[in-house]
Amino acid sequence: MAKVNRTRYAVLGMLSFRPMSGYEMKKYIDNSIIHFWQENFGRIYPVLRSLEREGLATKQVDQEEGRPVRHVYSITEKGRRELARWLLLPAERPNWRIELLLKLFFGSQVSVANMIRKVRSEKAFCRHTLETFQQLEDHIKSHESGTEIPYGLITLSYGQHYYRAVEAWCDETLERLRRFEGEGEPARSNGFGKQ
Amino acid sequence: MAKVNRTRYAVLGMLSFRPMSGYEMKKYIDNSIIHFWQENFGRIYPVLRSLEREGLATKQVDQEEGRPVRHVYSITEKGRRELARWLLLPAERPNWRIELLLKLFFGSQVSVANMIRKVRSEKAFCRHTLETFQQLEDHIKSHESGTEIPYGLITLSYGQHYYRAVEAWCDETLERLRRFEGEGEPARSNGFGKQ
DNA sequence: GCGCCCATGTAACTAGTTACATGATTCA
DNA sequence: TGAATCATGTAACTAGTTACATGGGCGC
Repeated sequence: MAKVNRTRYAVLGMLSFRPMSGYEMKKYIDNSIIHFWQENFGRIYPVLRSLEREGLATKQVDQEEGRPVRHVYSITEKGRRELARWLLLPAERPNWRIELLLKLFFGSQVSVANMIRKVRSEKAFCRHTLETFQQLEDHIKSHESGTEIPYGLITLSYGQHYYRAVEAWCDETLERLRRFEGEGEPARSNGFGKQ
Repeated sequence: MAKVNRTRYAVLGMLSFRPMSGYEMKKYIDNSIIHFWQENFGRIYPVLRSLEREGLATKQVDQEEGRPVRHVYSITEKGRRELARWLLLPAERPNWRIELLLKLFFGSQVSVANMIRKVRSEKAFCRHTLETFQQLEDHIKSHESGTEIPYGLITLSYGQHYYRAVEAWCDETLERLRRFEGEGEPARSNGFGKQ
């Protein structure tokens, strides 16, 4: 199965909302979808160029008095069709690589206190993230019209469900680990038998 | 910040349980941590070699009558120290790239029926995954001794919390989307104002 | 004879990150 | 004067995936 360049579609999607420059787009992304999608300049700029080359976007150079030159890109009809085509394809599921869980899985190699510390730190991160989500929610709600489909709230809600679940898991895990607190000697089994 | 080669530690961690070959390790991984960590042969074999070169593992060639040759690797004391050193470092948080959410975020470019289909499919996937998790849970519980720290159950529980949360989010989202069912004309706003 | 499982590996590729280079303006 | 922000870009790198190559044994 041919791998698709997803940055391409992330960028195209952003342009479907309104024309913007690469720099603006990075900020837009960091304020909206950052909790499930990241992009960096090293990819945004080359992708914008290639979209232009392929006729999926057009570029206007915007020189304002005493400001750096901005390259503002707009999506074309062809670009919109290409975006829609991709949207209809089934979404590929990500391959998770969750380092915290990998470390926990091998946790018996070190003392339980170390693992407790990691889970506590994860819980703090969840709490912090949920707070910023609350602000994002307020922001979106103050901007939405009520007649549109609230896709921004929908994707945000995923994050809220996710971090609430991780927080609950942290509590459960801390409870479990505390029963073994103080045990010094690392064991070497894990509940999985011969594979 | 220097990037660490995480496959290296995944492999080292697996060897910390018992000596095994690359082929066995792949199966072990696919039966235990696959829901949060994947590895493929293209990385396992080269890493095993480099671990041996660096003295973190040793290799024995195992030739059984009428069977293919197996290269069985064992972790060394140096390897165990290197694993422990890594375990104590803070876990790096993954950069999520969840394509389903990216497509939903741009959902207003196509009809709502398409997005409903995607969310339904996600829900089915959650249900299916939770069922296989149940089997895994039974398997682990039948193998664990009760005196060890249940790290296998702990990492599994993360997955269970996660997929239950996503399932709930699917229900909530379907509810939301159904209110807009039948609306044909794609809109072009998303609840995010000027950034 | 065919397909599947065992078993080890390499090569080619795509994706993604980070560091660097440049230079102007604004604000403390 | 120095830091932060605006703004665009490239080069070098690491990570990760997929396809391919090889070959024996086993069951249908």
